[in-house]
Amino acid sequence: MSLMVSDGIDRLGFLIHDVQRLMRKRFEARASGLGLSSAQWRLLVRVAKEAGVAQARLAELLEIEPISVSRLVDRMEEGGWIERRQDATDRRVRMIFPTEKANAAYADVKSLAGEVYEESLTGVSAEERRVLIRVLDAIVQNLTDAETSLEKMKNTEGAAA
Amino acid sequence: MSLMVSDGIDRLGFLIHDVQRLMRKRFEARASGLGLSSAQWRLLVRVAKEAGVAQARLAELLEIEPISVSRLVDRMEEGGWIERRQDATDRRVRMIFPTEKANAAYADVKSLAGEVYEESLTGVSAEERRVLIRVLDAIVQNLTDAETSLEKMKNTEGAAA
DNA sequence: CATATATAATAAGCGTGCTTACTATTCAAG
DNA sequence: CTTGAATAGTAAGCACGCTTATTATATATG
Repeated sequence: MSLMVSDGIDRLGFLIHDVQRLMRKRFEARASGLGLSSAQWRLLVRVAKEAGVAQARLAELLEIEPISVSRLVDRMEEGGWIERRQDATDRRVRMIFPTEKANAAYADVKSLAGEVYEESLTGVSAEERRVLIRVLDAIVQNLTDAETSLEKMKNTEGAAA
Repeated sequence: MSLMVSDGIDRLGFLIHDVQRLMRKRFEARASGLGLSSAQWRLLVRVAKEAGVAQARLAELLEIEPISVSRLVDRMEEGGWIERRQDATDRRVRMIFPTEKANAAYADVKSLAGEVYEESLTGVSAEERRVLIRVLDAIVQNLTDAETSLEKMKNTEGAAA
């Protein structure tokens, strides 16, 4: 056991952090001409797939807090990427729509993201890529399950009896 | 080609982002009792290995900007984790030392990080773990090389002739 | 020595996440 | 209908990253 000095797992957190930062920087360097940050791009992908989505639903989808969506949407509205509209039946709700500018940029930025992924994975085999995606999905599952387990117990307590 | 709908690579950026965020949240939830954030923990690891390191060197090691180190060190000094000392021979330099409090917490937080990694990798085989680390290292290489290539050219231009 | 350049650290201000607290609105219960 | 809880969105203020600019010090060059 003590001989298993360096399987590298002890660097997992640092590695993930570095990869995330480098990929974000690379993406933003390429997309900077457009004025879209990676956070804004993530939101735009959701809105493109589900035009008219409410901010609260966006917060769920993006797994960030509603207040973070609120300010992100502020800046994206200023940037002309999205549009807030009132919901006719619930005046609390702001529905989010992509603008023409956003729709026009969508394909471009998507292929740009693909380029960053390919650049990242230079020299990585198809099999290794499959393992990578599978393991990252597993990590998300593991951490999401455990994170929400207490909350789920609270929400369903007494209801399952 | 058009049948290769879902190898998942198109989600790579989103996946990495999610994994980084979830692991950081999990770590900080566990370490919150100590008052150490994950950024502070990263810095502390470096300082523990290299007591007396200058801030500028820390910025290189952590691959963040000197100003980011400056403010991180501000908060960590307030928190009693590290100490700034003058360099006797160069009055521009601030040498960073871990405090006793930091040394005492080091082993605890290290094993805590290990727990988060194991939790993340539940159900992931040893072989998959090896591939994961290998591929993440490769991505860092790919993006670091390309990122600095222009800079390197600039720094060495005319010197290699 | 004097001047120019380079380096170490910091200041100011921004983006994106957070927590906590608030307003406006809707819905459920009496 | 009225009261109270839940929900949608926002405000304020913090952490941590960034860019750009400034100060202090060191070093190289005329």
